[in-house]
Amino acid sequence: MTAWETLAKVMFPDVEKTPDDYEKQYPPRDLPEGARVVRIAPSPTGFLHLGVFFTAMVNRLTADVSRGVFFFRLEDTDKKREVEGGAADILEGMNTYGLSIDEGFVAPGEIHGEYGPYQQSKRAVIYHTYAKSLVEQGLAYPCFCTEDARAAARQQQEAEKARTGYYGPYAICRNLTPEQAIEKIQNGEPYVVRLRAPGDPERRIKFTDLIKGTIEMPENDEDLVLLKSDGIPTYHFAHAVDDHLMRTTLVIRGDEWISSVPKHIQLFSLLGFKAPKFAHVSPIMKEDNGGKRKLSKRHDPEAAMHFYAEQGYPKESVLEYLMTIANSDFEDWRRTHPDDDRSSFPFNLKKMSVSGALFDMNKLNDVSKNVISRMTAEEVSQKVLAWAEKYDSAFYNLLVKDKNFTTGIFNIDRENAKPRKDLAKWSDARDYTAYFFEETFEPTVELPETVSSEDAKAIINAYLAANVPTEDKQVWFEAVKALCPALGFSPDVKAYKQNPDAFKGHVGDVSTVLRLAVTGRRNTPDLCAIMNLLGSDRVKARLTAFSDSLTN
RNA sequence: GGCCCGAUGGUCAAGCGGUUAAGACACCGCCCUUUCACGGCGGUAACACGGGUUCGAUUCCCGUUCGGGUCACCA
Repeated sequence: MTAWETLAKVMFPDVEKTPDDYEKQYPPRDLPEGARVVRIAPSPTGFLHLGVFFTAMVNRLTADVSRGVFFFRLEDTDKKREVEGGAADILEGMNTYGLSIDEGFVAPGEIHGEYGPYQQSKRAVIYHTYAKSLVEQGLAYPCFCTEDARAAARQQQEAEKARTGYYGPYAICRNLTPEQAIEKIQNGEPYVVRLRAPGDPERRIKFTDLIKGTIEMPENDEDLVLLKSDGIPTYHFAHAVDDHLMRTTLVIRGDEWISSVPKHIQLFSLLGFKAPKFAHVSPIMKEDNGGKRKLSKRHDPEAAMHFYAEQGYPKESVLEYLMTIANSDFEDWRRTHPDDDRSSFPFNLKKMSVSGALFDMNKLNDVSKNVISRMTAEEVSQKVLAWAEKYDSAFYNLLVKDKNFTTGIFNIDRENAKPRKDLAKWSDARDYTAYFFEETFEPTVELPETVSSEDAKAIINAYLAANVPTEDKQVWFEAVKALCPALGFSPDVKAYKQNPDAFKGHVGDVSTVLRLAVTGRRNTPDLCAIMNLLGSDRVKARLTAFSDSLTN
């Protein structure tokens, strides 16, 4: 037994298996040619972040176009930052947005697959087995430097204008003999396990990123920490072991990882693993007075997937918008395939942007208006109701009193060939529907400048007297026109424009007075339909009230 | 500061040695129109800068500037 093997035994007395055992336990997957095995591996440190969701979506898409596998692994190795219920929130978010997961955690508390455990906190023995093997080969060693010592060393490096890190002459514990190390361990000194990095920073490593292209970086010579003093692995080590054993073929992750790739490739190689391919996704940015920065979990509400649900953006809208960020030609494709399922879009990693896109709320709204405009009144009504029930109970109580009435509101101008697009999110419906309910109707007494109070009263009286039916828009409007001559208004706008002096105004002014009286607004969808929905009693009451208020 | 990556209108972006430099969002105008919306038509607005290479650079190379990422016992 070599000295290193002895040291390994002292460090990992409980490890019984060998890497070979795990190789056999998790054999290569039997997948068709070209199928990619991808994964999302979030840490449960809070609510589901837009960036994580976006990356997950890109993974899903990549698995789909290659007919591969997309799995979910929980990276719960940082107990300090872990948030209660974080994992469930992430999974629930994925589920509600219809992002299906093939393997690993597929829903809160639901785990499938043969390559588990899919939770790093349950894989300690596996990591230790590989760490032990590294120590046996002299490729890893225990490091007894304290955090204070490390901080002091870093300060000194900074003062010397040297590169910071644990490497070369700064890697003190690297020179400990196995015997010295054993002695310290037996004295109860705490330690971490570090990689004996063989890299030469003068040499360069080249790799191809599926999104960013060919990248060249110095080799890694930093003796990075593999196992923390509590025996839990760092991201780097867990990533190499897990993605190898889970047979990941393509790692798609945020591009904050790109500078660690030399470390990762080195680790894969030292462990005797074939490195996966990499694709680094650019972050979604936000404008911050003049500058750009990553969407921040702490400062930007729109960074949380919850935000979109609270605002009432349909899931479809968020998904469609994210697709345009992923592959910008998605918009063109959507225009030519308005009814196709998103999954038939030819997604390609190569079409992804190399630099981060600014989140564009205008664009989201536009996308969402289009999404909603394609829905039926039934659908809109049901979704607004569901949203209000959760986020606005006062509004919900109004809507739920008469669901047919509510659906009727959203049906106005919706069955046209050119449906309205005034709703971008369900919370917009609050204002959009306000004048349909007595509780939220806000009367106005402001007339257009061109119409006098007397004329307005005359218009309302004439309309009331005529008892105009509201079932048919054409009939209704003809009847309103017929009122015009006696009131001194032109029934025809063109005739009025040709000879404005001959009239007090035109039919548009007449309908504006009626619109104001009935809705309190100058801009509304089809007035006839509104009146029809409101019913003649309420219309009469509002007209009369409006007329009365004009006397004062 | 070291190491990486990037730079086309306000935003997202096509482009890949020769183009009137697409398109979408936003904005503005006109048309349609009982208002609004929808729709149609049109408009404002861009290749960061300096050197090369080339007959010719937005496109290729170098530098500068600017922006972003990263340099933990966090992921």
